[in-house]
Amino acid sequence: MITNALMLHCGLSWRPGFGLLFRRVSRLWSVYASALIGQIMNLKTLSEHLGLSQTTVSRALNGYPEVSEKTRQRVLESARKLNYSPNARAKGLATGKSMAIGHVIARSSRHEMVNPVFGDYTAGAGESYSAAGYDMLISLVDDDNEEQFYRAIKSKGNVDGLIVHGPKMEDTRIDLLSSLGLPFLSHGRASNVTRNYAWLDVNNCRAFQRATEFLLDLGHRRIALLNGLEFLDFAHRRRQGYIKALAGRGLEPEPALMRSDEMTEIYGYRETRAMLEADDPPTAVLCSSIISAIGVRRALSDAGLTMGRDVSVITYDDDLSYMSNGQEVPIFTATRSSVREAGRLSAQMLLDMIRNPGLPLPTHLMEADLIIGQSTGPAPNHT
Amino acid sequence: MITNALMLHCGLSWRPGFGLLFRRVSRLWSVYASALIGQIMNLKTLSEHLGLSQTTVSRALNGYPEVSEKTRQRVLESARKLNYSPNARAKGLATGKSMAIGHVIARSSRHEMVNPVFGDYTAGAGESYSAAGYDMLISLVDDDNEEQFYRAIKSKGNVDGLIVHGPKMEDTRIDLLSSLGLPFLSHGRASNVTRNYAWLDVNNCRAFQRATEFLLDLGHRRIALLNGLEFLDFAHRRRQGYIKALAGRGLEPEPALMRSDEMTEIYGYRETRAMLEADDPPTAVLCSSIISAIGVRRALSDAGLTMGRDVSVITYDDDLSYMSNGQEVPIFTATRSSVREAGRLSAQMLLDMIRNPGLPLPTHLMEADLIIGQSTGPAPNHT
DNA sequence: TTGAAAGCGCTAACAT
DNA sequence: ATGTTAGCGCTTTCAA
Repeated sequence: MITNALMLHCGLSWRPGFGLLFRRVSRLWSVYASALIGQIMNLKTLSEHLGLSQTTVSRALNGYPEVSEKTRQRVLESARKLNYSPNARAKGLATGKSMAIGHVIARSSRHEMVNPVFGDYTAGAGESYSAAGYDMLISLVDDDNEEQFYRAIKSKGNVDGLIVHGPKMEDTRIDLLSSLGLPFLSHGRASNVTRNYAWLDVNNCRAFQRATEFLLDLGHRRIALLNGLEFLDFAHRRRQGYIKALAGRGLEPEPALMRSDEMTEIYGYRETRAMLEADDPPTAVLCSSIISAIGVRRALSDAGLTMGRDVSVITYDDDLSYMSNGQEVPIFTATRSSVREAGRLSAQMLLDMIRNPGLPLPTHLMEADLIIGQSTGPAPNHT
Repeated sequence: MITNALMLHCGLSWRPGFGLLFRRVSRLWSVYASALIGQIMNLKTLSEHLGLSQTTVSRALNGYPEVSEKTRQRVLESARKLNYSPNARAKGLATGKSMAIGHVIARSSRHEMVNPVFGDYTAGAGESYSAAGYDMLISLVDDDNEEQFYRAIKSKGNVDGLIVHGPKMEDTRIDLLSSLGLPFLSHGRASNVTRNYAWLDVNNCRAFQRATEFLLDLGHRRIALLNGLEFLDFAHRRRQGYIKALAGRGLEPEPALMRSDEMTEIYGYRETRAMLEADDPPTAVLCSSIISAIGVRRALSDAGLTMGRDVSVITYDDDLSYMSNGQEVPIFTATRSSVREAGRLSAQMLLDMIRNPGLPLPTHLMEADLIIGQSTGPAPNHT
């Protein structure tokens, strides 16, 4: 019966000149509607309940100036009372915005998500988004059909912008996304990409240079570098910093001491063992990831070596919260709070880009914190 | 000019009887369209390009049977070649589905995201989603207006279902979501909720019972429990397990040894110091969180105590990858891979619910792994 | 086997 | 200050 009343109204409203009748029916209808909390609450229902047009209600709700204050209050109160909130898909379809930002994680580099740092970054970004009324959409992608995925995300249109994680030295995504016209910000830079793009990065080069210099100052001369895959930009920059520090003391980097692979635990273990068993083993290890560092520690332990006395270890991509224990394990680190801040800031930058499409693309370089503990000791005498 | 042609076609297509002309214009148009890769690719453009109706194209794309195989192939090939993928908002508006699942994180329990376990859970869930063509939408919510948020998420309609994280003993969200008719699965149970709901949980009670029994077997009698906030269901269950184990040996739980608060590092530090300074300090600590465990270790270190010799520590919510170091710190844990499996499974269960709304609500209880290392030693003699 | 047309819930240009 | 109307891009009856 209620349905009938509704249909009737719809039928009439298409024709002009029935304003009065329309009002009458509406009022009648509103009697039913009051008993209808929990019913489908959309703009139509709400406007019928109020005896106003959808347009006016929409305007009142979206803060347009041409609505009388009295009407606006009435509308706002009703909306609140009836728990109305606009259907995001319909709104998006009408406005062309989706009020969501996508974070794309490549599937092969699945460890990215498992990386403890990811949670903190995400938390930071989430804060910015929720403050601005945006949602955060996370997708895992198999990286063999990445290009297709980005094209799809553009035409699917369920995000207004994208954060790109883990850029490679020459990352094709940057050109692709630029040409697609989908606003994006890269978390990390891509050294071999010349075009302009928005990014936020940690100064990986400086970080590893300082860490290496610190070890050199302690007297270490054989410093191993356990790096990530060096086609990934951050890993490349870390090696640059390492080499730069050595060069500053007139030292040549030794290939046998530089390893590069996916940063798993077993990788850290395997490479450390191999280096320890070789002639002239390293007295210090500079490790690019907390995960691999666990392997490093296992290997040292297996070899009967004590960290900070026999071999110094500095780990990056790590944090006091995870590493510090009773022994005050030493750290060189992007702290959890700074990672969260990076997330917050990236999101903010991207939202700004979306809101002011005209402005030059923002970039930001963060310095990494340096925290040193007891496991980084002077080079042992036998060296 | 192209625009004109397009408008013309639109104008004509509203009237019947112009089929022939329509075809002609379409063919003409398709010549332009071939030069138009990169143009707005929507169903309309695509169908015009093919000289077919939107209906037929849609049917071909969505696998409806009443399309000729020849047509279907032509459509599919064109769609692929022109990088067409349907607009998610429009599709959603038309179908009433959004092909996205929401994960809601309460803001006050922000540490949930920062919890290293969160990343693994999310990674697992993400795998299930991407395999099924779903997106994952993460929102941070201030928990003072949570109810309003859930109502909004329902009528905004940008997710087809929800994963609820960190349920409380009596969690109002479960009743709310049930009554809203929004499919959801709770990661964890809510002991005081009697209605049926879908959940996946780790057997927290058994886990802590076993850990406590393990310490009791080593001769410990004064075992501290550093628990989370006990209105959170998992924390409550952990205490149950702890008490059950003590009761099994005829021991009364001692209030001074049972602490409960938000699981921060400083909390672990503060409470451990306090207990160590009291008369008759604990010889073992059972800690509910990796984060607080760091504080525990600091406190032990400050007091000049050695873990595994003077005081044993067992940490839950933790993992080999994070905790194990050169010293082989001991662990009692839901391992990272099992957490990821929990995420994968939860997501799968929720998707199944959505696809088969008729079936009884699924539930699943996982057992926690038990891994013990050297830092859990026998009770010292001075006890 | 194909097409026309209505409708999903909203916004915005255009009346009045 | 308020209302009418035409889309946004898709699915889905209904008709042919």
